[in-house]
Amino acid sequence: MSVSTAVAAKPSQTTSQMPWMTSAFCDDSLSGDLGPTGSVLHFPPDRAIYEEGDPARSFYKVVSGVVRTCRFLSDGRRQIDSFHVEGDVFGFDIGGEYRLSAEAVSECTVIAYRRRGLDAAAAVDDRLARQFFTHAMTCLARAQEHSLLLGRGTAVQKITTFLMEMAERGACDQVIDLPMSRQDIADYLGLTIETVSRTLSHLERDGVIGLPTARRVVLKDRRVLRGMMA
Amino acid sequence: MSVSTAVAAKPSQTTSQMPWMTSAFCDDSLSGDLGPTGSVLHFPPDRAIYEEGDPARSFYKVVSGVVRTCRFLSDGRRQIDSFHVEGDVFGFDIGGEYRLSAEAVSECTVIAYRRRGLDAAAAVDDRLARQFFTHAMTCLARAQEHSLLLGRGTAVQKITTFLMEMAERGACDQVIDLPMSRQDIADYLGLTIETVSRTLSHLERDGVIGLPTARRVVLKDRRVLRGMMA
DNA sequence: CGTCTCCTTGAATTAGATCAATATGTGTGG
DNA sequence: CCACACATATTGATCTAATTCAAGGAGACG
Repeated sequence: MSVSTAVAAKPSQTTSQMPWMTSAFCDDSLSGDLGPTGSVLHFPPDRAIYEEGDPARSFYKVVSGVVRTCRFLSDGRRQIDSFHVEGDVFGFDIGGEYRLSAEAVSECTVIAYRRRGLDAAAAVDDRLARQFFTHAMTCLARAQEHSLLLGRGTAVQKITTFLMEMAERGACDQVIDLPMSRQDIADYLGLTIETVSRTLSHLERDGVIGLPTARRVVLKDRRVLRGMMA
Repeated sequence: MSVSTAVAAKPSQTTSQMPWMTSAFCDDSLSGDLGPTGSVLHFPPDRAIYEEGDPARSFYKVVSGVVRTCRFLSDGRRQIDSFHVEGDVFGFDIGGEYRLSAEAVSECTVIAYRRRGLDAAAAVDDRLARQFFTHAMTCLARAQEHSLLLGRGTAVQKITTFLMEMAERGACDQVIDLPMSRQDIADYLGLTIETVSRTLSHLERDGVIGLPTARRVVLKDRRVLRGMMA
């Protein structure tokens, strides 16, 4: 199995630590299966990659930076479905159009793979179809986990769970450098920006975390933190 | 394509009205693909069909009645992921064990299909693999929709959206006979039983719905109701 | 050094939860 | 048919977690 340098997964990130990075997408086999390597695109922070309702002509893999996928309520309020980091695939909708919007959280680079129809691609390669299936099931598992948190979690449970999620993705176990704003976190957890800020301050006062800067979180007591999750 | 009488979809339910009943599972092709028709099982209300963590040896199709799939928080609180009605497939987890519990909401009959490993079955039949994929993507779309509601919806938005969902499933457009209790609705929407009851009463006082009995809802003004959704 | 954006903190408000009581069935046995 | 127990649902009275409203801080950047 060849791995191109451009889209290789970070070696430090193991599959076991990152359940959303399943075998299907840890290599660049899709680029081989779907034709030549897709086009490399670059986006500045907050730039839309695609919007809900757009014709779904491509799907994407994050090379660097972070992408958010989200939906909007009629009153303009936002629900972030998930954050996508290096190696993650997004925009993988069936049907003619995207059901969520995708936006760059930070400066980021992605590869766009044209999909003339995933059905057609999957039809000629059943191994590919199985990879798609595995990917979909993994996303589903995460979405169900998220629903439990949104429906029944308190602010503290939401924040601690979020921090532990982010810690699993990061290079270091202790220090998390958050790529997203408080507003992003709020919209991911179904909270307000003030509640996010207050809850983080509260956890810091309790000595469970440290906040050297707004975007940097130090997990001081993972055991206590885990006990607060759910 | 043959359709057995035992598991045929209700003719009145169209695919467009029921996006979770996609082509993949509206017929009994799975039974043919996975061996003889699975065993027919019967469950009384509130009986567990399987529990979170059990080895996932089968998946199921609802023949009659309603099934709920749910998870529990450590404090015992419950989040219902979805309700499954006639024709719906559930228990379709990859990995060794179920990630959610399944319980009978009402008296219900299901067919259990043994799965020695869906991967293996899908490997020998790519059409089957594509059906699995489509099913997974449909579940995912619904889960994401539900997240938006749980994360950002008010009690009124949650209840009205729920009622419209149920109306789409039912035989009649105007009258809904709810198969589930107030507690089930509360756990599906991330509310308490009291808030569910109060919100329904409130909608009745406003003349938007009628409540001839606790379990029967009459949609009096679908236009207003739709405007309240989100 | 000012301006801008993002973040934090405080005070007041409120939507929904919790606590507590009453009502509405619903089935059972007399 | 009624009386009773038991489930489930409604309604009312409080309470509280989180939101909203309103100031300030803290960096970043020209």
